[in-house]
Amino acid sequence: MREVRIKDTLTGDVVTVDRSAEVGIYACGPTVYSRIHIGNARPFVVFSLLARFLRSEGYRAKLVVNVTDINDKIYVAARQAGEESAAFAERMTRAYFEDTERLGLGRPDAEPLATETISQITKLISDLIEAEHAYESSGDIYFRVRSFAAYGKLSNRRTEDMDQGEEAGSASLKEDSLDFALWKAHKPGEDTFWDSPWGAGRPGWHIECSAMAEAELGPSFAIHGGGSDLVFPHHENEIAQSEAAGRPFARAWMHNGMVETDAEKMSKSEGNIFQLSEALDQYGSEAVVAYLISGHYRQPLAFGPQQMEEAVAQVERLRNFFREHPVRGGESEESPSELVGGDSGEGPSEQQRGGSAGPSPESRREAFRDALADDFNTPRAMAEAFELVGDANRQDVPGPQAAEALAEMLDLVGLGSLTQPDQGAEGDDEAQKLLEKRQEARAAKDFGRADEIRDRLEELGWEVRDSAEGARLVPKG
RNA sequence: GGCGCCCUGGCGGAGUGGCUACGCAGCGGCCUGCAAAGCCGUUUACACCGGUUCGAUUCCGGUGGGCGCCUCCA
Repeated sequence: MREVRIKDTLTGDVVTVDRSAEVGIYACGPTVYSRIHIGNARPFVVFSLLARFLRSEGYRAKLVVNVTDINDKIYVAARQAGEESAAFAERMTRAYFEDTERLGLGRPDAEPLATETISQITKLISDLIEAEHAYESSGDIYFRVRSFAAYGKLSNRRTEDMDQGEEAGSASLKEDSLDFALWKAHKPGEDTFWDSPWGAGRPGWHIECSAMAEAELGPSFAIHGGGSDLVFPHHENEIAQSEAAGRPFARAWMHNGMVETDAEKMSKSEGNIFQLSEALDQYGSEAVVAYLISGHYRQPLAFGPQQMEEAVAQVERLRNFFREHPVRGGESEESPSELVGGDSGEGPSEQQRGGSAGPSPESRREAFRDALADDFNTPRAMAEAFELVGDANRQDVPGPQAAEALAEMLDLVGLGSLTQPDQGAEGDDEAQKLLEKRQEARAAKDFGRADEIRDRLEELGWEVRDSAEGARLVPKG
């Protein structure tokens, strides 16, 4: 039952999460005009894990991650794909669900679609018009920015300083160049649109989040999250729309840093993207998650093959630990790791080995949770996890206790699957037989034969690891 | 130009006014029939210049460099 603190972008202060009420978290999800990339996955992972951690500390958390499936770019991309925009958006939304599902973190509690929130959107716009914070102009509806005195408070800008760079010559429908669209009148060629009190059209970019957040979490909620590139104008405009309509909005803001390649933000427009699905194929879900939590969420995170391979190596180190110290988990009740040959039954048992030269596994686990409670410091938390692995590997602490503590830690950050490595390793009868034969050859000091068998096993995809207690098969990475 | 962030060892990446982050990679060693796994050791890390301080990588000021947003963007 820790006090969880986060840094609030709005005030710049570290604030305590209120545990007396439901912790509503709204995180901006993707605009589905293409498959998502690694950078898009960062907020999904960060906020999913934050909600998981809060729950484990006794908070009631509700995580909402929306899908923006109405957008100019969707029309364009659909046209290029030769598809109707609604069908295209649906296809991309499905792909987004599939891609994020593979991360193995479960689903957010709610995943609203903009297209399913139209009535709440038009209601909100009507209220803004009534309050004279918005106006109609040739079928478009605009938000009257200067009518909302607090405009700029999130991104720390003053309306006086804002760039007035409206394209000269274009006859604007706006009263003021700072104003932004809440509703856009239907244009020829746009094949998805809705009826509204102001005629056919579609919502502008920011309004859907104001509407979805309120629909799922009510008018005032604990945390609004998203990428740091959304601070302005997207989140600033969300605040304006909701608060001008008399609805209190998010009480705190969290922004994750960008994933970058060569010190440049990964973005679809830069063309330096690496798709999430590709990363999952190539490196596995655990490595992708491990990578995304390898840096503090607020900082930028370097991306590249080397970083991903490091994540693979980290994850392998954790798996190796659980190969030596199996824990029960999930539905599997049998021992997940089986040794062949060796002096089984002899030698010190897990419980007997291990002194107490280092901090206890329990204190490591507490330090891990402390790090997460301190503005969700995942890298500091993971350092504790690796310290514990080291403690246990050199037998400074009892293995079973370490395994239990480490399993809890990894579960918290979505890496629980590492505690059950090599599922089905015993299912390969041919490999098991070969392994026994090799052990016989080794016992007879026929190392030529033993190595032949090892090569054969390698061809079958198995790596042989010998130890004093026997030999083990591990899937080749 | 405005607002904000950053500059840590070969790489990634935490953190702190004085005590080994952690991971990866390299090198040497231990263990092993060999290997893998694991363990041990290892390459004077905190951009630069001032200031505060008994002491600064950590606080303050300046210089240089990089990034994000100000237009679509997680």
